[in-house]
Amino acid sequence: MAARRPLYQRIADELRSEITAGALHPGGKLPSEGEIAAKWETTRSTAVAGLRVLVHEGLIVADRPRGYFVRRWEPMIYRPQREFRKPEPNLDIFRQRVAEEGDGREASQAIEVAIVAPPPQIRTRLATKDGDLVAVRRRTRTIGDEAYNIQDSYVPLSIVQGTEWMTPEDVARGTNKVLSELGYEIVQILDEISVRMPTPDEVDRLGLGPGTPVAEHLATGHTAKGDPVQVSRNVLPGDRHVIIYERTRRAEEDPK
Amino acid sequence: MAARRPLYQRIADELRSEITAGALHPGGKLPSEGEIAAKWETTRSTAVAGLRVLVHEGLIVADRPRGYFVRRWEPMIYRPQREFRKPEPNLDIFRQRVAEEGDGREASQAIEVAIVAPPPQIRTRLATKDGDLVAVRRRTRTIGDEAYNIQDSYVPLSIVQGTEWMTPEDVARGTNKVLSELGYEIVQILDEISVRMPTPDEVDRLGLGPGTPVAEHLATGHTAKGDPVQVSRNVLPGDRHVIIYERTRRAEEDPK
DNA sequence: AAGTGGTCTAGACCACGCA
DNA sequence: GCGTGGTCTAGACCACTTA
Repeated sequence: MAARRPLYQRIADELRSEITAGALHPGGKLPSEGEIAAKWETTRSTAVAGLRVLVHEGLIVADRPRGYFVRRWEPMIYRPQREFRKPEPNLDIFRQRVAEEGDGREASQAIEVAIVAPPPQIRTRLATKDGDLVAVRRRTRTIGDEAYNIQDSYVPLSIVQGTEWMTPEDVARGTNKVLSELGYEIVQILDEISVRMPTPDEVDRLGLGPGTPVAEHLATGHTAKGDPVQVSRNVLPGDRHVIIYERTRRAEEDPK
Repeated sequence: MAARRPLYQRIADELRSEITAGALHPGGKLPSEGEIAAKWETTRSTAVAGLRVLVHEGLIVADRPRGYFVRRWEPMIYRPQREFRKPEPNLDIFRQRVAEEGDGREASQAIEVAIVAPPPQIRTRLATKDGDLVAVRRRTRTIGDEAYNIQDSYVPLSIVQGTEWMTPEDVARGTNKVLSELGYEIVQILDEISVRMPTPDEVDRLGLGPGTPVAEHLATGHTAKGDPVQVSRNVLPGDRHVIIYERTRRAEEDPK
């Protein structure tokens, strides 16, 4: 029976249904821990346990010492395929905010360039030899005063050493153009998107609260010959991004 | 100082670094709550708090009453673009397991068909009129005895009422073929991928543990004229999927 | 039977932002 | 200064699985 369900979960259930039913709106304030404890005739610890469930579901945030509030999710559009740039009728469903452009608040990025031994994830994809070093261009993108995402691009050091690619500033014509000029034009890209909880380091750099998962987008760029040139590792907080692709259907296997 | 860091977080930090450094391997057993409490000269409650941090980071699982164990993540390939089906050299980096095919264990799916009022998310994308009903084909895909993902496809009732699309069984030639025969061939698809924590219902249906985020993939299919025909809502647990796209680069705006 | 994690109580002291 | 959430203690009883 439902009576067997632990008290803290029943507390979470009730608050959750108030949120999903719309009785509590995004931004709205929840009762305090003390009030909840009193209402359910239990201790604060148990009330805290119930609230913690919702925090980890990403439904509420604790804004100390003001209280708990229903969380807002306001994702912006993130498009790996930037060929399609003009507004698309299909996208009317979104507020047309684009993660790389912002929405009036000033967008900026901090750039940092380093030479490192590639992490295994990168090494495999660049197919570099054991011991080979790679150059990495680390960008943290910010809109207003909020960090939006992280993009770290890795290229074998042998390709870009001493070139403009390694300038820790904006490169007006784009870094891919630079690679192109160096004889490594990227013509095909493999995107891999996985979903996980952030590392403590990412929580720090992006200012993430609990209950905020991230997408990790690895884009591996290849030349016409099929050689990997660059791997970009993008970390996208779930509360701030929707990833968009458009594609045409050909000879697709259908769901049955 | 680090001494200002709460005890339970320092406990989590130490265990986490043992895991990420590889001293504790996937599948490995952690000390029990009691042992941790003793080692740090605190109570079990505080040890539990530390362990809970790692559980919600997706790093460990509690397997009662055996203990806590380092979690395994074994994602399979999920490809919205199924045109590219043959093995690709670029994908050598993965074990070649495909989410729709399984890896030797028997794959199956439970199908259920219903007529419902569309949820707002769906209604907007199908552009149906207020009050219009839609048909939904709900699939839960299973490999071995583990649920893998959920795919719910929505189509305006006016299009598929009384047709084979509504059969709650596999349709050998594919449901998109059926739509095609009805005069609604899907030629363009908009994919939207967002990342969030699962709802309690999804936790149930997919057997998810805490610390497991999901990707929600909405695929909206359009006819040549640009009218939306079908919306598929796929829910993909992060510990069991990597989403793959391949694309060619044309006139792309470059990162700077 | 023993040991594990799951839940719960009844307190306590603290840091912080706001009125 | 007050109320908030953040942390912590020192216990308790329970259900479950394995030996």
